Amino acid sequence: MISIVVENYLKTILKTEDQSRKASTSNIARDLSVADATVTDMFQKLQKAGLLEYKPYYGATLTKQGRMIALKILRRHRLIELFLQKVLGYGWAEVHEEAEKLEHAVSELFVERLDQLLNFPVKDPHGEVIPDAQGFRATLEDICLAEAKPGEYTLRRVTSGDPEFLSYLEREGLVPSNRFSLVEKLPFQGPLKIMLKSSEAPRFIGLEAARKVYVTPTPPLAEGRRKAADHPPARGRRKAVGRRQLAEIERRDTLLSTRHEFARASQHPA
Amino acid sequence: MISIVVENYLKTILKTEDQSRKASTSNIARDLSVADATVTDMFQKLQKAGLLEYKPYYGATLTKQGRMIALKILRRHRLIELFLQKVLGYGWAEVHEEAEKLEHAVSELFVERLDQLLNFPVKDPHGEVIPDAQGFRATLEDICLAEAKPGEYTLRRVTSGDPEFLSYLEREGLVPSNRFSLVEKLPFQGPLKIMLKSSEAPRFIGLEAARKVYVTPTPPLAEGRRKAADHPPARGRRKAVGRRQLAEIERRDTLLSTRHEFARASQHPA
DNA sequence: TTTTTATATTAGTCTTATCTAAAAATTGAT
DNA sequence: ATCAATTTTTAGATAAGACTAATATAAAAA
Repeated sequence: MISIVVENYLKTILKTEDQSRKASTSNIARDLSVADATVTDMFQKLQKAGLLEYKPYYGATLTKQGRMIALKILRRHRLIELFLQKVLGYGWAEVHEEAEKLEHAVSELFVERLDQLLNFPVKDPHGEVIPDAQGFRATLEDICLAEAKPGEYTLRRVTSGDPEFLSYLEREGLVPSNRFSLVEKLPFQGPLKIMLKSSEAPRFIGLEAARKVYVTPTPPLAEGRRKAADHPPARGRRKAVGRRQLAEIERRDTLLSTRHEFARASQHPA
Repeated sequence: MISIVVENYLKTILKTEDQSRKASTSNIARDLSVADATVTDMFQKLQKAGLLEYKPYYGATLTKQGRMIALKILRRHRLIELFLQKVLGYGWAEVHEEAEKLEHAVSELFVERLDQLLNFPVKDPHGEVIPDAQGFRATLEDICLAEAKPGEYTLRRVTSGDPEFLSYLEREGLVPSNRFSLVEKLPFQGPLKIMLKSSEAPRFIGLEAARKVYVTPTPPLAEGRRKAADHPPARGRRKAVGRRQLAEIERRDTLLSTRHEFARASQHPA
């Protein structure tokens, strides 16, 4: 049986690989808030168990088996987060912590029932993709706000579970699906000046915060469609689109900004 | 922090007290499937922690503090069971196992949100009372089927989480709220002959099974109301009651068969 | 190439929860 | 009151995870 502790190691290694950081003992130790020696020990055990390959100074790589387990935890985590928000009315900032515990306690059946209840969702409340039951993940094509040029954007994803930070973003109106324009990036690692679609006052976001925020240009310049810039929407002229319609557009945009791809697990012979 | 293991000890002791069995090391060891020596050890630790009083050969008694914790777990367990059944569509027999794990993983907030979502329910899918957030419990006035005299009964509660057993009962139509008549008890510890309201064929239920089933006479002879036997319902004469109405009657009956009372915790100075 | 620095490992403890086997204590029966 | 049966406790181990302190190794810099 795989313990909660092992599940957390695997999950953390997967996340580290996703960020193309090295899954070294020291990195993982920092992420899990344990001593380096503890990770060395665990890496040796996990290698013996066939869940990862480990080369000192190079880092750990999940095996097919280890990756599958990690993806399952990730799926659980994200479905649970969405459930907490949609069904139990949790706030954006509250879902992560609770999911951290629940992800180790729920059965396969539970997860699949959640999936059904939530109507097979694609993303969690932070905009992260939910792996499917086979471990496949859609690939996001969003870009990091810290690297974006001035222009119009839709917020897609926030890579943090920290309640403080998330509450802050929420107060600033920076939640997934919200639109804003990036007016300019102030020099010398300065903050970003942004303008929400819904408000007049400009806001300033620190570079560190911007590193955790991912966006797509608005409207998305999807292949095979003419650039929307050539046909600016006749705003205020005809009747504004209804809520339902807006939701549908939003959904379509979201889907268009992703591309389905096999999870690495299936290409990675153990 | 209280570990999952400790939570399980406290819960098991509470259940044992409820059944007025002695919470001896050996009894608890059997219930938890651990060695006697393990329980001795744990009892000593829990006593030191102020969660129970323990006298060898006499048994353990929960302190106010220990009881409060146990009642919280019980509340979680039962709310989770109901949630699994009502919201995630789990079967009667499946809810217990999943709840056993989840009860140790959910936060206070989660539990209170469930309570709200389920509209502050009184009983779980097995007919067991759900303690309120303060640990108060309604007291059931049902009787054990194994001790019942021939007559008309409504099934109220089943004291088992065993999926096999519950599936069996379900197949026999013995689920909470169902009505049946106990025709006779066969001699020499023989089975009980019962007749479901909804079917012609008699069924035979072993005495062991009957010990886990609790019932109230149908219709309930609540104080301050005339016995319903004096006024047999004019069945088939006027229009049958609708579903909604039936549900309401059922609900009222259920409530009438209970009486609110302080949980022992509040009378028990540590 | 040698030194410095960063990273990783080993060795020895600790805690929690468990076990088995043997010893001790209590209850109940004769 | 004494013995047998039951119940409980002690003692000594084990396994999982984690720690600290000391050591070793690889990478980077001089």
